[in-house]
Amino acid sequence: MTQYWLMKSEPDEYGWDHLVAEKEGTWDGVKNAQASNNMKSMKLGDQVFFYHSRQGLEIVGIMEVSKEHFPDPFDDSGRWVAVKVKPVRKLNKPVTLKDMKQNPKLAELPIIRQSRLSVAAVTKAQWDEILSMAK
DNA sequence: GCCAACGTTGGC
DNA sequence: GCCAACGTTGGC
Repeated sequence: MTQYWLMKSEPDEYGWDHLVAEKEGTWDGVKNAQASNNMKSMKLGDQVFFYHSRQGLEIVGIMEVSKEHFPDPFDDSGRWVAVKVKPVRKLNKPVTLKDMKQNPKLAELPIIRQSRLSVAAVTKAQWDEILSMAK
């Protein structure tokens, strides 16, 4: 069963365009227990929203897990993991945080409830609702 | 650029 | 093992 996720990055550091240029990106540098556990739960083919934080504040595209968790290559402690992702498609229209906050169906969305969590699970219902807003 | 929210660290 | 101090994240 496909699972749905949302991951955020500052476009200055690593944005949607970087991922598209690379064709496949390594999602590393996540040093938070909750986020890390989420990454460990990711399966090949899971669908992931790419959210731009700080600048943009919007979901810009969809990516897909192309490699399940492995030790973060830039982490010496061995505690943290990375995954690989591939871009699937850009949304027709970005879905902004403002839009999502105004939608009562998305009140439980992790980025609204706990804005600092960088890797979070999204339910199928939330996923579909966000997609319907991207038109 | 500011600051609230949250996580982590370190002295006791 | 508690909790105050500190650092980081991310919306505003």
